[in-house]
Amino acid sequence: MRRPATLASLAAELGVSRTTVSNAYNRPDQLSPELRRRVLETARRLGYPGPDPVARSLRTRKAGAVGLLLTENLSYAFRDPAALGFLEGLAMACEGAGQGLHLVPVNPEREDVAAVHRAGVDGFVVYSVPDDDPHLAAVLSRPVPTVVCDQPRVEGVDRVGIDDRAATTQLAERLISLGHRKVGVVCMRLARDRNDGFAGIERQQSAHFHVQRARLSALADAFAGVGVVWADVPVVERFDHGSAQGAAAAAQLLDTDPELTALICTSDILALGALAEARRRGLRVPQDLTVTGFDGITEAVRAGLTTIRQPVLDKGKAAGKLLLGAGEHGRPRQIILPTELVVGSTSAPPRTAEERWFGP
Amino acid sequence: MRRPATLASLAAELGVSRTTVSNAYNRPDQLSPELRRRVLETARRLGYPGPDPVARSLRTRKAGAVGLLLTENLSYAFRDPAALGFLEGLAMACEGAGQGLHLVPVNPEREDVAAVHRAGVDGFVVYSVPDDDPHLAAVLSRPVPTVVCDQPRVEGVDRVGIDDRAATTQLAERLISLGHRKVGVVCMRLARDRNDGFAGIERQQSAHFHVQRARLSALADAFAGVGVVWADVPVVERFDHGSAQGAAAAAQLLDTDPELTALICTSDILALGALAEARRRGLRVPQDLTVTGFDGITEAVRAGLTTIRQPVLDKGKAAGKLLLGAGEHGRPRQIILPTELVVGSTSAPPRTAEERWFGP
DNA sequence: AATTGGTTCTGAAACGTTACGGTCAGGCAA
DNA sequence: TTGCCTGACCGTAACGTTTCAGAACCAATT
Repeated sequence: MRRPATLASLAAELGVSRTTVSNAYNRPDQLSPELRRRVLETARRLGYPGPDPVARSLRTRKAGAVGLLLTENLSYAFRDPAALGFLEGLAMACEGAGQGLHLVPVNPEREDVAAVHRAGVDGFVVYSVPDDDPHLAAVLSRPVPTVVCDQPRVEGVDRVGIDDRAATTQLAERLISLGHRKVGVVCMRLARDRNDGFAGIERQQSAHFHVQRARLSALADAFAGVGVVWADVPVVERFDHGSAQGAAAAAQLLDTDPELTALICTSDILALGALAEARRRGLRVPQDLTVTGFDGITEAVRAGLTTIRQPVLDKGKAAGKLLLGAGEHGRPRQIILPTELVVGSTSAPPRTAEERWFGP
Repeated sequence: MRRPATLASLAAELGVSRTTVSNAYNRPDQLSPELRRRVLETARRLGYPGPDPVARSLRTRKAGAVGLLLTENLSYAFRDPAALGFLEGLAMACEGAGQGLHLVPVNPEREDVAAVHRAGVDGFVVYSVPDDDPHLAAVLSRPVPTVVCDQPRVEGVDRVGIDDRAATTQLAERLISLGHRKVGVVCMRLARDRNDGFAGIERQQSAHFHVQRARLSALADAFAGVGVVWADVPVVERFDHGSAQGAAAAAQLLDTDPELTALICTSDILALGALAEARRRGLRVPQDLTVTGFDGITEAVRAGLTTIRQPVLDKGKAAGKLLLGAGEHGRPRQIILPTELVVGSTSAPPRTAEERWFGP
């Protein structure tokens, strides 16, 4: 008896059918308590650990798990509060449904899609991935339901997100009404290739991260509406996402154009870095410089940042619910969650030219 | 052709053996480029999504994923920076090895162990689970390697952790040398049953969370060494882990015994709450009250907390490495990572009685 | 002509389970 | 007695893949 015990060997030992042993574990009402007791006892004696989960999955066509794809370096997901909130919400939804959450390993460097094909899951959630990512393509090629959150834009796939354009427009209008006309933008990566520096209009418009694209284009339209030539507005991109990057990007903007009165950042993390850089330069916020963010993470709100709050936890929950409640529901569904402008203490009217020279 | 295509149907369509189709995907060098091209093309035409991951797992006896068990409410893992650091480290290790990370869904209320049996994984990491948890028992009953981190104490199982006793002793000696003799303790949950309040010696010693047990007993021994009767030292326990709980526990201690000169908390999160409570009461830290933590999370270190720093990220990495590099290595291995006493600005000698009455 | 060596492909045997459609004995009412 | 129902169990057929030992073929060497 070297080989590990299986359901079949257990059945043989007991002189019953495999079905009966299976029932002992899965449908106790299908056999007499006495026999069930004997089965379980013999199992213990033979060291049978219970039905093999993989074999069960093969037969039932259910893996009991949801795959999560995020192409970013994993550190990103665990360090960015917004991503973390999403992850938590998704995890809660899975937990509530008794489903596991399978984090798909992705090596951002190599385009190795094998892990996507190897994942034994009943569906995928895709978050923060560029439209043209090969991993995304691999997910879509798998015959399981998929829900996309925020980032990848995919025709005909269930989706949860926010209205980035409307939210950004609201923020832009706020700044415009305050009187800002000379603004600079700090944004996250726009495509899969690294570009730490200025991003021209061309690049902005062809961004493969459509959330960034939507926010930039909303800004462009809003400011164009008051006569600002968007092509002249400096937009700085950072590939990695952290406050250090935000600070560096802010420095780059302020070095290039000291006349800027507002720095619009497409995430709170970047904005917090920009705030730090302003402080380092002795610029008072908001008197000398207005800074805004996006996301509404706790740390930023606590710091008084003017930003857009989005319900990250709910996004995760909604994604989970959409995926797990995926019956036959005709056309793809879409859930757009509400956002809210949070006016903090980092935005104010720009100083006039006089004030710039002679103090407040 | 209603049924979805399988490897077999594809082989039949092509008039080749299943082996050949399998090789087309897994061992391209085993067949001519021309045939491979034909296989892949036909696959595309028939909508064959590539080898089924579950069937493959059944055959190869490899799931390509590591299970992570934490019995706590999932929010805990995503909100506690220490747990998060561990999670990140583990995720990095998995990612590096191309393994998925399967978060096992656990309903802390119901003792439903089924999810553990259903998880298709090659091994388990168990973190922050009481010794007597049924989920832990379920994991151990599965015939896969297991690594335990910190929390559960299990004979004969690979383990990574820190020397809680030594670290706590170091901290205690620091407080003792500063002159503290009237101390109170705030600790995390000691067992599976909820007890938000004082924990007597009995309960301390029989704690099912051995990390807490070790820290408490180290404190007891150290203070006993200078004549403090540990039975008289108030120890307050909190089931949930958050700074609000830390604050409430601190309040409970200070209400009961205003003479206390130091609050020793077994986690930074609790300590941050204790600091907030002290502030609320107008107690100056460290002049009026010394507060210490444990973990060395960024937020606490930034706040100047005196604490023990432990390498949470490395713990996760080590757990992953141990599990994934699990060959035949005789007896169970153990990795004990180093800790470091971080002396911050929240600890100082206690005020003398005179100072208490007449000010510094 | 026989041998060797290499490539390319095949057939059959697992891998361990659950779903489905039964059988069979016993009880119960008509 | 007959017919019907119910509880308890069984046999077979998947589920879709990989693995392993070889067969068939061809070219190059002895």
